[in-house]
Amino acid sequence: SVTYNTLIDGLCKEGQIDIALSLFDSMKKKRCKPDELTYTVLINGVCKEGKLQQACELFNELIEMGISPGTLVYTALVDGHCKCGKIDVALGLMNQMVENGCEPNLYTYNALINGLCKENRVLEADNVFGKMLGEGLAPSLVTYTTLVDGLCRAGAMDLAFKVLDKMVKQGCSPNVYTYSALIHGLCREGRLEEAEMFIGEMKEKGLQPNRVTYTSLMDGNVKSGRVDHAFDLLSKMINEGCQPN
RNA sequence: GGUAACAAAAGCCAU
Repeated sequence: SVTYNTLIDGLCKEGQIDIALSLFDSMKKKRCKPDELTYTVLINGVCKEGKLQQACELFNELIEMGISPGTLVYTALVDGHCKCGKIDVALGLMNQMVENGCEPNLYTYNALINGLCKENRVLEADNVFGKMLGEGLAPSLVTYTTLVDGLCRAGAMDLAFKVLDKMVKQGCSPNVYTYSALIHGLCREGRLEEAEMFIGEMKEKGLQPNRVTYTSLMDGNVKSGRVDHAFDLLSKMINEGCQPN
């Protein structure tokens, strides 16, 4: 089964879903019983093609096989629905999994928070985040960065800063993506000096702002009529060995 | 034991 799962997963990740499915068929004809992982990687694969219907069929098949669905396969299904914008179905699946005695974990919550953020339902995302904390789950860098990015895009900078604050208090260090999201959000509101302060903070922490970080800040300056300063930033980034594109 | 589910940003152009 490990052998088959490995190959099926590889094919799915290459986008060769049809070949993966036929390998899955031959697996079933042999003595190798598909397990939860087999269904997880397949569901993951078909969801990436937008075939949610097929994902649900696979899930039903797993149940018919007498396998009890665990967090892994539920998370794949929740994430798949989120990525296709079917957040409300995903929320329903979450409830269903809890009813079946299966606890959502960090990955499940992250998938849901991401889905809500990408649909601009950031307040709900923040609520899910709160719920996750309430259950004693420790958010990860993925959780924080996803949420900060979503909040910044939605223009909810105040909330974004609250999350950032929690993040550092938990001893989780923001990365270049986290900072870039904040800088972008601040620039969009014309808060250029604050945005630039974060560049300084990044360097203090040994994080090198990259091309995206700088371009974002330069664009903010340009849009606020500070083209001169945008050029200052350009020299600065070049001096730091960061090539413009 | 070995396979496994979660985020990833800017600008420009086109639609």
